[in-house]
Amino acid sequence: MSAGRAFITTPIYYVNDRPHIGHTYTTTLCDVWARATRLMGRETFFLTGTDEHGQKVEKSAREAGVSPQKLADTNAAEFRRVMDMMEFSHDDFIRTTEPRHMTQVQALVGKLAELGVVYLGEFEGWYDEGQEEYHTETRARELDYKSPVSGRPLVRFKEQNYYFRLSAFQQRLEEFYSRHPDFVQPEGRFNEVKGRLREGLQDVPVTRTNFSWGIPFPGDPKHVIYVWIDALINYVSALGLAKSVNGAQLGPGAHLPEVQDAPAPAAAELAAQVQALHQSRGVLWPADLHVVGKEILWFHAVIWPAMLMALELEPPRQIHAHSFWIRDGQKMSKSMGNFLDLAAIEAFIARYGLDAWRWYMATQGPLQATDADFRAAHFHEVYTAELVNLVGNCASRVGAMIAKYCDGRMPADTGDASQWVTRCAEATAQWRRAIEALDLTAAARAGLDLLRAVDAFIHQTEPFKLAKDPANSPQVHSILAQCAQCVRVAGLLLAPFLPTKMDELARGFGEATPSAVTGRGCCEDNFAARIEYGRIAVGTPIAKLALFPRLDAPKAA
RNA sequence: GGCGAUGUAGCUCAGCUGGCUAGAGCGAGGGAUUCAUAAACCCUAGGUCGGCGGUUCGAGCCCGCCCAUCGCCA
Repeated sequence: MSAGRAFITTPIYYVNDRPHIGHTYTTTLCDVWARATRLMGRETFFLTGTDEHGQKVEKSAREAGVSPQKLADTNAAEFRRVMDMMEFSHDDFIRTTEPRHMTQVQALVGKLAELGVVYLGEFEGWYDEGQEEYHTETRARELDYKSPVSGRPLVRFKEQNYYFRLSAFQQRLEEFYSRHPDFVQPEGRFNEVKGRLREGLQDVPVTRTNFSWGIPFPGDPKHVIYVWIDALINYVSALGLAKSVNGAQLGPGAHLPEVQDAPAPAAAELAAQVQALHQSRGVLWPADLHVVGKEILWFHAVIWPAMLMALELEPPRQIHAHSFWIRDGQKMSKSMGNFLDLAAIEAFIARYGLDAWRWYMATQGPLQATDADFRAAHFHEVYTAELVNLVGNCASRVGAMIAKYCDGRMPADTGDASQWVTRCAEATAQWRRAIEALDLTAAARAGLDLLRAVDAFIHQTEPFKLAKDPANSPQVHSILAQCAQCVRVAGLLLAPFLPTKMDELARGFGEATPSAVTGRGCCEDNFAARIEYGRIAVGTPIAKLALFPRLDAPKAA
């Protein structure tokens, strides 16, 4: 990880889908990383948004009897609502139907055409309408000419399309990969990509002509830019990066008159808007991290870097491809009716709280190469074992003893706290390394282990027994002071996961200001000092908190 | 079909280049205790380390075959 400003992205979500656990999972991972990175003092830009073009959207809109733009507006608003409900700290929400995005897509694709990296060619093959994916003749035969997902027949196509000369980038990609051994995480996924790369690359179509809901190809508007290319560009269009590409010409930034609902902004206004984005955000490129699901790794790890190389922009620093949630041991699917949809998610949040939901997502999810099982009983166990019994209880017992033996005020430590100074510094170092590697489970563990150490310390020193003799008062005070200092530090480490509850803890343990990590667009200006052991001043009121209520186990399914 | 993984206590997984009676967390059962949200703490798992065969003084860890599950295949 580099110093300076940080940039993390989710994929942009396809508006033809309803929001579900997959969307909230990916976004939660990014949100935890963004909050932790802000806490560490890096100004962090966290981008998410919606992908709104393509045949599927056009078709759904037709069926619903509305314009594609109207459908996109409605569904994008739903995604935004969910993002707000989840209290994500994203700094921008980009939509691919926004003129600021479209004009840059046209500029960049136009530049690729000018460079000859995008060319007009004949396409012959098979198309999966459900997935909006093309298959070669060979592949189609393997699939028995049926969609591997929906099982519906593939559609034969022969048409003129614009192609991206992906085949020309094989060697550059291989070199890039060898120079960046951590480019794709987890490692197993990178190996899959490399293996596939060795089999050779074929050029990929970047336009379609059999529908119109997309961004017109510059100079040849009967072609519409393929939705994947359109979508990938969001990562740089949000930064106004078309301005950085020499010779890229901003396009009209709107749909052609026959499909457009709203008048396009004046060209000058659009140019100014892009210029402003470029000025404030241009330096954010390359992104530190694109977090994606494993199903779209190829686009991010191969096609996207190749496009960027063609434009002489740097590839992102890292792609992290997580796996999927399954439910009760079974794949989630619409046909099974076991999808964890928004209603189910809201039910968990209503019962356990938003922080607990985030905790389960971030610490128990399929961040590595294997899928993770979502079970209500497991959720409850994790909630009880980690949040109620450990985090909540530890804060509670320390607060209670300070209330009882120290009049609710931070006692003086006349003992030797050096072991805790070291312990806290180690926990912080461990946490930092884990966050930087997006190992959220390990980052959380760093905070939890510190609290476990506090519990063990209380067990070992028995301040509640010592307190029976007033002569032991200095010793009791020292023990409790040390506990409180550690609890505060652990709370900060856990804050990116549990922003609301840890804010409550921080304020209960003497932090004057709410935690910076809860806000977007800002960052902690002195992390080293803030995370240091011993920041609670003697005499500070310490609260006895009940952070996570104990709940009855859910009825067995 | 091609390439690559995985299969260890009820669950999730550690087990480095083969070597003492195979481990952790969670769950479950029991105990003791009270500062605390009946929490923290202590004790309790006799699990054919997927199966079979082989190499070795010795294999969960090496080799072969088989079974099962999974990932990637523009």
